[in-house]
Order: sequence, then C-alpha cells, then structure tokens
Amino acid sequence: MQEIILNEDPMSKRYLPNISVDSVIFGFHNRQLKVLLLRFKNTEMYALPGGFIDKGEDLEDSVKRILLERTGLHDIYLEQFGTFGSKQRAYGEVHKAVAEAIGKTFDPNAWVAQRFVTVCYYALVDFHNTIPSPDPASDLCDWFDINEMPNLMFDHNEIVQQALASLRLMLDHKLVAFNLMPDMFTMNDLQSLYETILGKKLLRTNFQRKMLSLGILERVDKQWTGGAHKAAYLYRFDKNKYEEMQKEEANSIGK
Amino acid sequence: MQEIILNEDPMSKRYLPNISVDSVIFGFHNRQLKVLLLRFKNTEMYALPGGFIDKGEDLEDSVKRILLERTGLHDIYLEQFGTFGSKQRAYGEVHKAVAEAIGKTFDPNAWVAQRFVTVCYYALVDFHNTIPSPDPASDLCDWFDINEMPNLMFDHNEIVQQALASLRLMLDHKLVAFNLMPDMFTMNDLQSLYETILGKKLLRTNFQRKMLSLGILERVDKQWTGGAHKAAYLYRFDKNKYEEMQKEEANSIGK
DNA sequence: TTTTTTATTTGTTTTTTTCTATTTATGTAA
DNA sequence: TTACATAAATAGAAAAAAACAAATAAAAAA
Repeated sequence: MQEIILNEDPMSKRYLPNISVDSVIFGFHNRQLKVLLLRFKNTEMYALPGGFIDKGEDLEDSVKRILLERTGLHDIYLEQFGTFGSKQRAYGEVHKAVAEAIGKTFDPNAWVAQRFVTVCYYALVDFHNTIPSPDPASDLCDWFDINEMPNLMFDHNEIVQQALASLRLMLDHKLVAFNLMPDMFTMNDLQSLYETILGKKLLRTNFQRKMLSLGILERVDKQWTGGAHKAAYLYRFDKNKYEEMQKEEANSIGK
Repeated sequence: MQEIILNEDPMSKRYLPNISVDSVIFGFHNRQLKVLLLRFKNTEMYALPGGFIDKGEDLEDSVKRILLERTGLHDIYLEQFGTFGSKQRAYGEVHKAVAEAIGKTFDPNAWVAQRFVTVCYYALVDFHNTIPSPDPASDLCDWFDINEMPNLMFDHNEIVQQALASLRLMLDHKLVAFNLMPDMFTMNDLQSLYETILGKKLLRTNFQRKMLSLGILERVDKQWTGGAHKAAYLYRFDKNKYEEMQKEEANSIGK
C-alpha cells in the first residue's frame, strides 16, 4: 500500500502532507527590485525559498521561520498573495534530478514527490540588512534582479510574477514601499522603487509633492555624491507619524 | 498507528488530506448583499459551503464543483482571496456535535477531525438565477444578509469578513460588481450595491457620471414603478464593450 | 566668476472630482 | 388641465489633483 510507504518517511511525521509554503523575498538595491533565489547544489536549478508546515505550527509562523533561516531577519513585512493548486504540481522528476546531482538516489514514492498545494507570501525586506544564507540542499542563496532572473523550477516563475502584480496593487492603497528602503534614502531612490514596481515612469515633481504632502517623511541630511551638482536630500520614513495618521484615519471612518 | 487508522477512512482515498476549500458566495437582492450559508441537519449550526480537493483535481476546479452543486451555476466570477492556516483549525468537537445531531457516532480519529488549512474563494453570482440547494448533511441552504448573519461554525465569520474586505479592494480597480447584478438594473440599484460593499454612502450625481463615462452601460428601457415621479432608466452591462476596452488598455500599457 | 549638472521648488494649464442647482418625467389632486 | 410633490437625470460652478513647463538652488569644474 502506497500510503504506508509514504508514512514511513520522516518528513510525514513532522509536516502536514501535500501543503508547502513559498516566499518571494523582495529587496531593493541599485534602483533595481531584487528577488532572493536558491540554487540547488551542483545544478543550475533555481527556486524560491520554501518549506513545509509543522503539524502544530501556524501557517504564518512557518513562513516566518523560513524567512529567518534565509535572511536572518524577523519582524518582516509579510503578505499572503496566493495559493497555487494545479494538479500538475507534483515534481518527482525534478526532485530526482536534484537528488542525483549530489549523488543520491531518489525514491519516486518519496513524501516530497507527491502533489503539493503551495501557499505563497511575499516579504519586503531591507536589502542592506539581510544576509542571505543557503540551506543544506543549496550552494547559493542570492539576490537576482527581477528582470534578469534565471528560469525557476516548478511554477516559481509564475509565482514571482503574481507576487509582483500583488505588490503593485498593494502599493496603490497602502504605504508598504518603505519596508524595501534602507533607513535613509533620497527622493530619487524612492521614486525609482515605485517606478520599478509599477513598471512605468513617474513625474519627478508630482511624485515629490505627493510624497512630502503625506507628512511621513523626515528630511535628515544631504547626500554629497561628489558630483558637480546640488546634493540630494536624505529622508527617513517616520513610522510614528505614519501610525498616528493610521489611527486618525480609522477614527474618521466611524464619523 | 494513527496514520493507518486514518488512511482506512474512505475520505482519505479520494481527497488531499489537511486541505479544504471554502466559498463565500455573494449575491445581491433588495439592495442588500447576501451570503449563501448552509445549516447542518437538526442543528442551529451554520457554515460556508466548502469541500475537499480530489487528488487528481485542480484547486480551482474543486471550487467550481462546489459552486455548481450549491447554486446550479457555472461560469461564475471567482476570486481566491486567502488561505487560512491557524493551528487551531482542527474541529473534531464540532464535527462530533454535527454527527450526533443526526444520531451518528463520531470517531475522534476521523479524517475530517484533523487539522485543515483552507483555501478560500469568493464568488459573485446573479441572485435571481441561483437555486440554492443543501447538501446531504444540511437541511437548509439559503441567503443571509451579510449584516444579519448567524454565528458561523469554525472561523467562518472571520473568513466572510475577509472576503468582503477583499471584494471591497477589488471594486476599486476592476469592474466586478456587474457579476452581482441581474441582466437589467437601475442606476440606483447599482449604486446601492457599491454602497453596501464599500460600506459608505456615495453621491448620486457623481456615481452616475462616473458609471456612464465608463462607456460600458447600455440604456435599454425605463422602469415605471407607478410612483409619482420620473421613471428610472434600466441599464444593461455591455460585456463586449468592456472586453474591447480591456484590450485597448492592455495595448496602451506597452506604449 | 562662469558654466554645467542635477535637485528642488514654483507656477500654469488641464483634467478630474466634488458640490450645487436646474431640468425632466411621472402620478396625484385641486 | 393645471399646479404640486417626488425622484431621476443633467448641467454648471467650484475645488482638488494631475500633468506639464519653467525657474531657482547647490555643487564642482573650467
């Protein structure tokens, strides 16, 4: 009986079967939107960092666990954006290739070869504070420009595109972009972040006017680049002011 | 061994374990937003129509299967809005109560008593075309005003609220409301739908101007109510025009 | 000091949205 | 058959936002 074989796998003792979790970890550097990818040992196969849910673990906690393992960060902005459940999502062949690349044999009935429904989150992290670290199966964990990504395993390319689409929507009605910014940044930095996510050019003057009018940016310093021109101001996102405004907004809705 | 006992359950032969699917089916009638609920036999326990995913079935197909069973409709507007995976989502006690209400004993190790992660969709249907039908375990399947719902089983109240929040967002950037409208409707009908979903009053004159300016409404007839006032126009949603505009929009993005 | 470059600010025009008022259609009743 | 009440629809003014254009400011180099 197939089930009994599968249940002997140690994975099945610990994790919920047929469900996985994948994270699209976004960062921003050099005016480019980056995604954190893993490469499996001895292969050119790339994938999103993912994992499985402990039987006694909240879904969200399992994502945080993965994020911590991969970026060393906690208290990260996290958003669930979709669950992928095509019946094609059974990747025994791919797992076999990965196993054989490190000289292991792969049991086609292995727990991990079954069909998986995967719950996906995107995370917005400060690129400059993250230390990407590969897992035991990977020899590389690094950032890739979202426009220059390699082909990913499974349906992960599609998942990244959905994550981006979802982030784009969120940008319109919530101030989430600052989670991708370093502590201090110029208006140009911020604008190019918006531009990459939205996939279109914005007008500098209007962008600045709008951002400043939000009243959540604190002008801290100037950024001397050594260039032959006026130095750009450095801004800081004022989290306290933002939270105050959120509260006021919540109150005014009731009125 | 617990696993072996569980695997003997016929449910485990057919369905993916630990994953369920729930649908929040929205309808609109008498200027009220309605949700389709099931009541379990001999109880006052209400729940969303849900089910499980066949091992060889796409996630989305399983939702459509449930929708068809419950509303008799196909080609329904469907949107995945969230997956709920708290570790508390194991409802053996509740299932026991439901079983005992119809004089059955309940095995606490039953397949259905395990922890479930549930993938949730909302559906927008034409109230006037749906024939709600209960399943074998239910003695009632009917519409409830979203503001006058009974307490639901499990975490289904929370799920409905999330569905509404998600629909509200969608309303802002996609013309989905027409899926809830009958073939013909007055501007007032449409406005009150927007108002219930958004949870706020809109200005009649602005609403009308904006809707008409979209160029997707076809004025068909007048609705004589017998009231001592001008008769309201009846409109029809022009799906063809809408799809044309979608195409044009897609083209213009590339420019 | 002047020039060049990019950041930032200011102002003007255009478009969109909001607010206010008017006109239209319908049934009722003087 | 004419005034009246009611609600629908439209039109126009006011305000706000977005798009566009220009000017000013700061920095380094010629």
